[in-house]
Amino acid sequence: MRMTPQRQLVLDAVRELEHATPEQICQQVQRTAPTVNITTVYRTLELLEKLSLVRHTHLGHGAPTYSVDEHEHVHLVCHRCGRVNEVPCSLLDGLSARLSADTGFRLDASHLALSGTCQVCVNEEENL
Amino acid sequence: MRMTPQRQLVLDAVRELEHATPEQICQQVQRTAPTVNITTVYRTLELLEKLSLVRHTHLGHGAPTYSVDEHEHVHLVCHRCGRVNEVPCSLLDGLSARLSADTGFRLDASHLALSGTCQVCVNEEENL
DNA sequence: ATAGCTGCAAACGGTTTGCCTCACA
DNA sequence: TGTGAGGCAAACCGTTTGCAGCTAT
Repeated sequence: MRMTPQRQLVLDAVRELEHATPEQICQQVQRTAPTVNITTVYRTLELLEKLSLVRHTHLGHGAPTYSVDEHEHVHLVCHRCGRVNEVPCSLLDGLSARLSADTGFRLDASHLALSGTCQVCVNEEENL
Repeated sequence: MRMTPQRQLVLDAVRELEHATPEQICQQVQRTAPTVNITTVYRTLELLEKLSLVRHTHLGHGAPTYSVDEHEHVHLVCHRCGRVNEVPCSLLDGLSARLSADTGFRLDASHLALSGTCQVCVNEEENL
């Protein structure tokens, strides 16, 4: 494996943007290297993921978002407004232990999105 | 709104199949009404969802899966083999309360997929 | 010389749109 | 007779593939 300029730029972009889609990452990379193709971005993300340098999360519909691997937290996705909040993974410790004991399922807390309604939307709904 | 034959068939298919993609639902419908178009399936699913008769869940990559609304449980998606296990929503009660208290986020337990590694895959990994 | 990385274009899967036709209140 | 439901084809977005050219060993 060679750390080519393109790959470095993709990794930098993931680091800077946090939760960015391949499309957004590509745009960011193209600000310094306009000829970089989105195909390269996809291939690089796949590679970086195999190397455990980045990870991706499906936040519901649309494209997945990529983050650097150290970026560990749980995503709370509001299905009403689309906002994404983050909370520490430790909130899942109890559930994780429970699942493991009951079903043997090993929860991956950082690669995770929980859906529901965020506080803002809950308030808005109550004011109707 | 009119409960047309097509719409009834789509609803029946969702009920029978559980966790089916629009594509699968379409195939099921076409077994009794071969001319029904996938466009109609999409439009009907959207409609049924607005009426809270069905709901959809994103189980990771690929197409979402649809279930009838009463079908309430948490999906455990194994990111190694793709298997989907189900556990009762009550397992999330603690987390739900915690999230609500800490952040005001109202968790929708039934519209939810948790990712991780299933017991089978955990065992396989340990036997390497 | 060779392996492997890149760009481009084309194919792909899943979904949405526009439009025209049809059925039904 | 007018509103809305369905079918079809085309557009669409996100992603993957095949291939040809280039680059660094």
